[in-house]
Amino acid sequence: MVETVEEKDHTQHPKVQVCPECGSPHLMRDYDLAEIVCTDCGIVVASKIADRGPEWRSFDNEQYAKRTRVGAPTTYTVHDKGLSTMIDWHDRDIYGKSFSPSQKAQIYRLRKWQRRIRVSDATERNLAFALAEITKIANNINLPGNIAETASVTYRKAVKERLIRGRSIKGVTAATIYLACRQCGLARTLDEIAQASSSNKKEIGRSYRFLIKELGYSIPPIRPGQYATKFSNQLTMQGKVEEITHKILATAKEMRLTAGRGPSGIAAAASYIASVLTGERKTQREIAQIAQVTEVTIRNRYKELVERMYFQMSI
DNA sequence: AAGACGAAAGTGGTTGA
DNA sequence: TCAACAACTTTCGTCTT
Repeated sequence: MVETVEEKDHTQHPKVQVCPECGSPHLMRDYDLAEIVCTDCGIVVASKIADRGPEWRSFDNEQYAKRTRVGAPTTYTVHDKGLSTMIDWHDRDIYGKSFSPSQKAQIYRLRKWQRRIRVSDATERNLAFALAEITKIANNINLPGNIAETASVTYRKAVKERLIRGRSIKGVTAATIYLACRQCGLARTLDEIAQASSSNKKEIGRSYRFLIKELGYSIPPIRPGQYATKFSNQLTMQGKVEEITHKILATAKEMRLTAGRGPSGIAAAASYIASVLTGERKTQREIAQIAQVTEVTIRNRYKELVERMYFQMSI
């Protein structure tokens, strides 16, 4: 008997936790003791944690297929978190034998009721519709899966607090998506969300502000750097340009040139400067189009930045 | 000729009484 | 509810490369 040591996959945990005592990110999960321990200061961050991995081991694909007995992971984007039972449409038992007519009739009735129970009351129907909508919008503009998850969680909260009444479901779903983007530091404008959904900007904005107020969220304004990354990607500029852009932005922030100015305008100006400095020149118009600001704004920011940062420009 | 510059008037949203 | 306000946009004529 050969003992095989299996590595537990700790990368499955998406949240990066830090030690509440010393702030160190070096946390170790000890599944034998069911504890999370900080390797820097030794404090036990959490105890009695649940190991979400399987308790069995497999040595090849066939064994894995045999031993595994769960489906997809639970998700917040489906109204019942993907946990409901489905009765399949084959009129056969587990051995593949066909049912008798009376059994068939019974299964048909069961199936019917299963469907009805699954999306039972008005709240559930609301959720089912809204979460489908969230997924749709997120897919429309290629947002990562965690945005849809975050938005879904927010929507569930909103339903629980009875905040949806009197508001359109579509508007609120779009607002939760926008909120999720802001929470995750993804630079997406209301315009982009509005285009991907079927509600207008005004409505989404109203719902967004309402949600923030009622759910007690505090969302920091988007930093210019977040825009800069997006612009660089859309302009297909080299990494070097983006790097310089961020340097410019960092200096600008230190010199308090960013206060009171629209972050997208500043990011656009910084991108422009960086493109000029590296020789990979883009026109103001190109950047203005992508940044959704006018050339004039880019010029104004650009002027301010260059005037004040004249001495730092020897990059 | 394309792009950059800048003045002046216009626009939409926030703030505070 | 409304006016004041700052940031930003639109427009357009002029300058630069």
